[in-house]
Amino acid sequence: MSPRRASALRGGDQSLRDHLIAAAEALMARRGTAGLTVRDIAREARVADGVLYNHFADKEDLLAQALHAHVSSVERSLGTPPARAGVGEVADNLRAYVEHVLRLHIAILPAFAGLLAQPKVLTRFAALPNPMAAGRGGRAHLADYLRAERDLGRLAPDADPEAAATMIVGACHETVLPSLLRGVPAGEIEIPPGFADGLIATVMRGIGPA
Amino acid sequence: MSPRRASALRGGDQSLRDHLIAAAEALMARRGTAGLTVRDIAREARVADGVLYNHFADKEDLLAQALHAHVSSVERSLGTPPARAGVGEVADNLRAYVEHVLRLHIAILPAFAGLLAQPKVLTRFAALPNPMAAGRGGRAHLADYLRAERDLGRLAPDADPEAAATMIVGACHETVLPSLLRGVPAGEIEIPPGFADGLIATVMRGIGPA
Amino acid sequence: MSPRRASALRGGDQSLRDHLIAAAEALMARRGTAGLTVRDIAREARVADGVLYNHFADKEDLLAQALHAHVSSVERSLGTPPARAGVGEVADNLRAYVEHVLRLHIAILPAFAGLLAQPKVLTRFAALPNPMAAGRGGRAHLADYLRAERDLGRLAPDADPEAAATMIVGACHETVLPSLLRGVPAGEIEIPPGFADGLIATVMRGIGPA
Amino acid sequence: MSPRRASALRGGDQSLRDHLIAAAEALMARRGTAGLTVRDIAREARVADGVLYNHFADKEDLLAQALHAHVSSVERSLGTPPARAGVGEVADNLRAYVEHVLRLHIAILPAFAGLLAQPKVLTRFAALPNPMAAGRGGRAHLADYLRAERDLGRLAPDADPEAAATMIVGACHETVLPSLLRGVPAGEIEIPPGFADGLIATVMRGIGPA
DNA sequence: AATGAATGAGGGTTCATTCAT
DNA sequence: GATGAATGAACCCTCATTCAT
Repeated sequence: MSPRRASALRGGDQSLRDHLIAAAEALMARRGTAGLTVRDIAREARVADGVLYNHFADKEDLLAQALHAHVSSVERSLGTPPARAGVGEVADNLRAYVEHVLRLHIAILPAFAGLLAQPKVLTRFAALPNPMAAGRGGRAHLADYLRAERDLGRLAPDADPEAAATMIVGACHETVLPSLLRGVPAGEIEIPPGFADGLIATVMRGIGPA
Repeated sequence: MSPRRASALRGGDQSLRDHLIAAAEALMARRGTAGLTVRDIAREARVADGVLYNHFADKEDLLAQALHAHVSSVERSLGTPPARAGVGEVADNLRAYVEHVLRLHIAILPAFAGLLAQPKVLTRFAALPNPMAAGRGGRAHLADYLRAERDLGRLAPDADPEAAATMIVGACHETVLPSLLRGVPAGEIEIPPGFADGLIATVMRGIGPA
Repeated sequence: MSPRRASALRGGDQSLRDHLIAAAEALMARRGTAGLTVRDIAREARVADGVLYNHFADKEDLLAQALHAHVSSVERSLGTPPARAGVGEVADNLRAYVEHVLRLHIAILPAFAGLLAQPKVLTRFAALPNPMAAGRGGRAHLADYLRAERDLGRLAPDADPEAAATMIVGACHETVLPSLLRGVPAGEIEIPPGFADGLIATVMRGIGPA
Repeated sequence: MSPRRASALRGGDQSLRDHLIAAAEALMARRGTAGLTVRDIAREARVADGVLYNHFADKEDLLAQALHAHVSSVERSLGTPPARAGVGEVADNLRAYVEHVLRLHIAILPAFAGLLAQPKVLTRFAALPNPMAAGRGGRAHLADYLRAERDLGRLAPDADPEAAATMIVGACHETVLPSLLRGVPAGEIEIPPGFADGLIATVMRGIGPA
């Protein structure tokens, strides 16, 4: 009565659709998105070439879903950044935030990178519900937090939350992007020691003369 | 009898090699690097399909050279950032710097973006002599400037030039990258008004409480 | 426990086999046979993709049956040509015959046309019991009628019934076929006004000098 | 200076374009047009798979050209029908005409038949210059001839040239089409003996009572 | 050295057929 | 028997690269 299941699914309770997304995501994480073929994905999923088209409109559709799944999974594994205004030290909160964003970028940017040459995938991804990070990288979220701290009097009254958030998130980008642009594989990106501390000290105190 | 020259070069004094690089560069600037074929390049250069292989190892080699030429040409057209330590106001110098880097990123990142899916090109590009900007985007240069100003006493004695440079350049990235990730065409990227001012105010004063 | 019936049949008393044939026939009549897939047929029949293979050897088998059903159904709807020798005027009988054959061809040829690229289907169709019209289009029947009228003295004693029948039926073909060969959709084929009259006048009187 | 020639062309002076058309035409004549793949054609031409697309927009374009070439070649090999009004006996002229059309149909219809399922090919074929026969099979030409003979007084003054031409050409169709519809291979179609004579006698004298 | 047609591996996609449920 | 997802061969087409001219 029920139709047959893919042999690759034997024993699991996953849908083949999810299985395919997972396979594509795994390839994305392992080898990047460059030169990924539908045959690669089918092989990774240990499944016939054609199945893909039973569950997705086309390759780009699958890739967009896989990207979405990848982002979601990374976000889930990192948890939400702690930022609760008024709780703990502002500097500590920011340090936690920076480390969160760094990990996020390291995990996510390489996957995006390979897709910049495929605008269709990006467009479809953007159309998916709640593609949270999507490069906005939580900048808005951070700005909100800073604004709240400022209103609590824990930051300078003339602090510019948008500018500060842009700088902080941008600095995190700046740590990942140059490696990507030099062709460094995703796994080998390193953060200079003391990066977060220098960043936070600078953003708190400024560099202008006393 | 000197060997024949490509008809497209008649009257010029450019080598065919440079001519090809220029053609690829023009295409890169005009349409991005996404779906660029060797035929496109040959056609743009008004030259036979095969010549390419008389002057370059392969397509990726040519693209790396073209990318290098593109970066150099943009840098040349923008001029070097004015940053001479001790001259003028620091804030004004930084503003000029920020606007320089913004223009640089807007001009250069789209070309890089399409090549993130082709690590070979990036690797070869990185191996080329002095691929200055390459995403390091003059961060080192800016850090040098800031260090000099600090040593002149025009910045706080405990200012962290590396961190500040990372934040400034990163903030510039942050203005271009999200658009690319959302598939916005290169020409339509916009800078929020007041961006540079907010940035510099924040980096100078910091956001910490007085 | 009797075996389960397809849900699409609930309440009907048709066998699933006949139901499938009917569905294929409907598609053939509506869209022609050109790009017909088994999925299309199953969907039209509101039935699972695979059932087909419980009742037919393969797709071609089903199509042959559907073609047969289509021909039979058209013949049934048109009724038998009136031709009863000795009754009414010969010319009137012929006119009725011509109009009959024309309608037959218009209804049937498009279905055949799409199948000319699938000899297997045609072969199986030819093997089915009494595929009456099949392009012979009742020529034999018409010849019989003419022969009978001749023997009754209502046609010239040296009239050639076979040749006349071939010409009449062929003229009807000639009215449909060129449109098909030019890619005109089945529904848009038109008969030139006065076609039947000119045809019959010519076949009765001949064109030779008196 | 000149680019390389296909190895399959060694020694000949044909263009590869013509070579491909000839190969497609040969396959069309030998196996019909059903299930013809681009690989089949390339193989028949002893040429790489991709060349086709250096000379034709796509497969359908090539098939349309091949069909056109086939028709032209058949017409050339048959010569033009003699039909000169006022010369020789009308009946003899008609007999020559009938035999011409018969040969034409036998040679051409099978090729068309397999393409009825590919309207695009037919449409492109129709757009080619002077697709003379194209199913119109010279009916208009014949009608012109008959009209001229009538005006010379060698046919009945009330003869209907259009109707007569339709009947004659249609009768020729009628001799080929049923075989095709029964799946008879192109080479095995036979003409009943005495076919042309019966046809012409009937069309000249008519079958009505004296 | 330049030409540009020829090459052919490999890409995304379709669809008749199978088979575990 | 019926289901309908899974299968995989085969299709059309692209394009980096080669090479006779």
